[in-house]
Amino acid sequence: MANHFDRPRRATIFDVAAEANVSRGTVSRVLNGEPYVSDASRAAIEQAIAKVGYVRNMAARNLVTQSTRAVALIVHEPHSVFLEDPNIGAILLGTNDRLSEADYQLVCLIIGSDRDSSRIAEYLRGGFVDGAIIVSAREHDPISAAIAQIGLPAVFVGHPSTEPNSPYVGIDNRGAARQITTRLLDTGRRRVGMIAAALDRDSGAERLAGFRDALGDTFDENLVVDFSLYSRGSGVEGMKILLDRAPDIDGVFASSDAIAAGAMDVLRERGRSVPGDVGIVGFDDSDWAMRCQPALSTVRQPADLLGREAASVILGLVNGNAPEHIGTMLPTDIVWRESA
Amino acid sequence: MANHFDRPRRATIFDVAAEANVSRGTVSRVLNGEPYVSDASRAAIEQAIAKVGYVRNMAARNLVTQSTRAVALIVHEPHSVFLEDPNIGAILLGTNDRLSEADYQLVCLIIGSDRDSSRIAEYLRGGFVDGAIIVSAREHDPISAAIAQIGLPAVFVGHPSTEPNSPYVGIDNRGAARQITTRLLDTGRRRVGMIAAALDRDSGAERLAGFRDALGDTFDENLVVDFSLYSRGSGVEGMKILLDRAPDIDGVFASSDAIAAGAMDVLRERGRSVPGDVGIVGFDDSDWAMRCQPALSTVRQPADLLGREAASVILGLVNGNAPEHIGTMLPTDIVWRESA
DNA sequence: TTGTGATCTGGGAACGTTCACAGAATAGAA
DNA sequence: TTCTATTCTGTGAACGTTCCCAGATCACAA
Repeated sequence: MANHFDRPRRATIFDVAAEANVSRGTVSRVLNGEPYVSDASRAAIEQAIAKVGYVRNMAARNLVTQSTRAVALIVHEPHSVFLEDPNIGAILLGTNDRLSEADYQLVCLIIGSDRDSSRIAEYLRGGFVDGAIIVSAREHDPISAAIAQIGLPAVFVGHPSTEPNSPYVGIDNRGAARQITTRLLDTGRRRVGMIAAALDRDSGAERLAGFRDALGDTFDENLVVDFSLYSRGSGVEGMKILLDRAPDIDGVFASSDAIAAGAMDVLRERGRSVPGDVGIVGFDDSDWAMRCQPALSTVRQPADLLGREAASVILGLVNGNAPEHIGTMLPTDIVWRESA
Repeated sequence: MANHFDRPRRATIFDVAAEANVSRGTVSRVLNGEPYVSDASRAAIEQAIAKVGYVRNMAARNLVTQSTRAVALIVHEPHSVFLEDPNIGAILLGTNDRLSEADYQLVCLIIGSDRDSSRIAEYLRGGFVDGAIIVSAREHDPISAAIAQIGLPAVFVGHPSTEPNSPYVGIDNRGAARQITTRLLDTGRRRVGMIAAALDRDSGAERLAGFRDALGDTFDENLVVDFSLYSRGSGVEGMKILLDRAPDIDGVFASSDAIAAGAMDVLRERGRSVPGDVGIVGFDDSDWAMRCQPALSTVRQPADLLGREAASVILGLVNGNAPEHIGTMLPTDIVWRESA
């Protein structure tokens, strides 16, 4: 509470005006780079600003301009995933880059608990940001509702089925999953299972759908296990279950590289060779893929581009340009390495 | 630019007051949970708030209260490190938890390029946050200067030598490095080298100092290599150089677990067994440590607690309580596994 | 009844900007 | 010299709150 006494009063536009012997209007014009300011005034004001150590009070500015030049990136993940997920960091950096180019500030907000949820909704309501990018939204996410309520421009990374009308950027999870599974079949695998995860998210659900597409009639529900997290642990558990259920399994589509890594560890432990006995493919093309032995065949997801693209869309929205199309799908690549 | 037309005018405190037939003063009292409001008024106001869909305008509130209930976490790392560093995520989550408990919002700002630097300084100046936590500051960081200039309460995670008077939380890098190196010696290693990194940061420099402390007279400059990043790549390069310089090397202190992992890969490739031929220890106790084969002996760094503690300090500062001591050192543990 | 303290309410002032408007100064042409 | 267009400057109003003071109402004891 000693704050008021400790910290000196900040200089205001009035102090600058007084120091430079002009009016606050002229100072404001200089501050905003407007024309119609005499060279003499401009010089005097710049000097005065330096002298009194003036810095703009953004709260006051925001109040009248109703804008902040800041955009929120909302990450909704439990702690464990946040640390492990290889895509989040890349999305974040991609977004930051793009916003930076436009001289917008990225503000990253993390929802770890329900408690955070309401505080963040409050923050968004408060007008601290002009728009929001939502990463890894769940179906029926409370934040999505809050954003809709206040009419904040927003874009999703991914395409939650509960937000069919919101702009989004994403990849074709279903198509990519179908492709990589198909090539697993094409290379002769006959008993192919899947370790699925995060079925409450569009990415998880669609990867499963793609897998199903590829298998068609030969799809066997028994060869699918699902977990909540895209983690190595899920892979370990999942592979054990699959081996129990189908000892003759010869192909596995893991919903993420981390899952694949866990699965491969189990296979090695059980004396099955990869890709000899079992072919295995992942998703993400993250660190994990290269560190697996053998290196993992996987789907390359352009996470940084997702971030950039999301940033571009939100910049458009913030400036009042409706996006041409509600969704943008970025292409994925399939990377064949040794594991299948 | 169409914004003004698209979005409906937000309801203000006046709209609520009119709807509830009271004055804005009373509405404000309800909003801030103050006493001395009749039950009737309170009920009417709450109903009115719901009816007109009122949400507080924080810019206006901040303008008069001069506070935001938000704290910035500033991460200054090049992209590659941000993605790889195991500690940053944990610090971030620890901070978020603690701030959340105090009902403060964490705002995470990333400096990836110089361009970001000045924009973030601008953001901090703008009064968007009440305080800042600086992670991984370099010596002579421009952000530190900006913060000092505006007198924003700030705390460092780590203790850059250029900021001797700023509050900080950290670990005893030097002591921990000395300890783990000593035990390497105690277990019979005679030719011990170090793969150092990030010597422009306090953590990197101090780990090297601790290593030196442990070796005393036997310290051999030739057995130290240093890189800019705490990355696996540094470990790979470093180990190759060390093996060239001293084929009889039998112990390595790697400045981070990732470095150790890289080093171990090189040793395996060159047919040296760990810990048989060469003992190796790391620092961090991150994911890498357990995924190495054999599992890595390392220093456990309580990254999440660092975050929590930093948050506690900043909360104190923001509320005007000078910290009892300028620095807080959190204890580290040494974890002995198989690699040494 | 009147007085008194507690409870409740309204409204002026302030926070630090931007914006729009009106008016002053200046330069050049008539 | 006078007029006109351009450049420059000052100022009132507004943005949406909180804070504080003054006054109204109420309950209850004297």
